[in-house]
Amino acid sequence: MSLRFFNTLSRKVEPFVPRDTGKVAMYTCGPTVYARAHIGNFRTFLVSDLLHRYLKYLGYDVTWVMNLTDIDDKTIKGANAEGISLRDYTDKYIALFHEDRKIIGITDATMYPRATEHIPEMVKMVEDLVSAKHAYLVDGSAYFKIDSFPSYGQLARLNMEEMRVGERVASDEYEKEDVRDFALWKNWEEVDGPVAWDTSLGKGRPGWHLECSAMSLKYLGKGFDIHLGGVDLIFPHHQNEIAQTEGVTHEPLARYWVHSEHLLVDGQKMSKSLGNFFTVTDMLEKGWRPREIRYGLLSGHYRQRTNFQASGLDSIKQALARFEACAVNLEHADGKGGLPELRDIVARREQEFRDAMDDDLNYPEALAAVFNFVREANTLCQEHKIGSEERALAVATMKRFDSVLGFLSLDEAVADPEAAEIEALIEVRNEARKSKNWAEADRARDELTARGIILEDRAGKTIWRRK
RNA sequence: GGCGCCGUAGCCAAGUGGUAAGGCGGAGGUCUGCAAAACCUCUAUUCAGCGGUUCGAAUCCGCUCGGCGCCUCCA
Repeated sequence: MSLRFFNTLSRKVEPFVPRDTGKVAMYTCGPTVYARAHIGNFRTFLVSDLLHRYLKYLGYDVTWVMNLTDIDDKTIKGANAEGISLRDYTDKYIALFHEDRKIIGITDATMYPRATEHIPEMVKMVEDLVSAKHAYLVDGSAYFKIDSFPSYGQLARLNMEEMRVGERVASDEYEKEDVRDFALWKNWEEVDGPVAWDTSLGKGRPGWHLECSAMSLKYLGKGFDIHLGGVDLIFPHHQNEIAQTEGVTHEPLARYWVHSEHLLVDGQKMSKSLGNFFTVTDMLEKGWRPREIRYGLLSGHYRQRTNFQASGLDSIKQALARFEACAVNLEHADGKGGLPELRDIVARREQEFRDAMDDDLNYPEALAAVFNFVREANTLCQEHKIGSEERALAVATMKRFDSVLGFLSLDEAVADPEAAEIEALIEVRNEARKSKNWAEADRARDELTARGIILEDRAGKTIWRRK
């Protein structure tokens, strides 16, 4: 089987066939940079990261674009409240976004275009939409005319005729021909302060949806492969993107739409009032290590609401410790002759891994294959069948798995400030053990245990780790 | 009102027509000075409940109960 995933357009799992053989062009709706992104946002970006990593694993040449929304109501409000320029304000949050995403191992996208750097492209698109009679200008603002686009509502499976129209329509949009029409360009208002662009459309700023249409078209072209985002963006954001782009190109914006479900924290939607609203930094402060955050955020299938439990840390630590133990076991293995057996195991488990990922990115099942591989590799170590050749194969296999999983390589080998002290105590204990002075040996162990250090006596060597 | 999702062991979580993956936890065992880790065995006759379709259902259909999402700017 080959790669296939659930396409929101068809609501079916479809085989993935790229536009250009061997190449994939994908676009992810990135963060609005008015505040530090929370772990729910990152869960969505992590899904894109997982797909990006897996496509690379499969050998595709991937172009991944993630936009940065640096112009909208919230960024304007924030910048004006602080009395600094929109640029300075958003620069700050863009830096924090990159800092956080690197911590949890989200790979670099090919580019991170900013909305404010694509105003001419957006203006051009509005002009084209106006000439195509898909848009109209009123009082310095431009609106997309929904009636002009018959398939509007299709992505979200909304029947526009029966849609409730009412109290949620903002009062400042009374000039629209139809309340359902959406803004492409917004006329400057007092509250915008210094934030405005003087263009052929007048003084104002772009509507939210327009940037993604303009930038995805510019960098990925017509009918690119995969567009990703959170489920909440299906309507109206992605629907509007489709209307804007296709109104100009008359071709599908993207051929596959992949949407990730929301993250719940302790069974509930994240919200500041419930006190379950966390950023990556918050998690680090609560004692989570980067790899633990990544593992926790990816604990379920991407189309399933995933419950992130603050109390799940111990369970996650234990699971990750299995991988570490396997690495240590392989490192200290001193046997031989297991190559044929190991080759079978590698082939079988890697096939399972691929089959699972191919099947709509079934990450939990792929992870199960990796856990099974770990158990079998451990068994071979125990049976003294692992020598240098076998070790090389097993380690290379784990690295290949981790090129997709991405948590094993996170935060490894950070020098422990107390390492010298700890190792001195271990030396004391080992001296005592040599002379069979068990009381003294246990005293050293107890002291280390009290400091949160776990010892493991291996053949000829004692290794340690923090709990 | 419209569209749609979910309910699997103590916990997390796959599986969506062929007889319940994986992780954590728990019980017993091997190994070990003691441990730890690893490994082995066991830990859901059963998939919210009740009916139905089928040779066969956690998987399909209906109803009920219980959670939840979207319906104009929230990942």
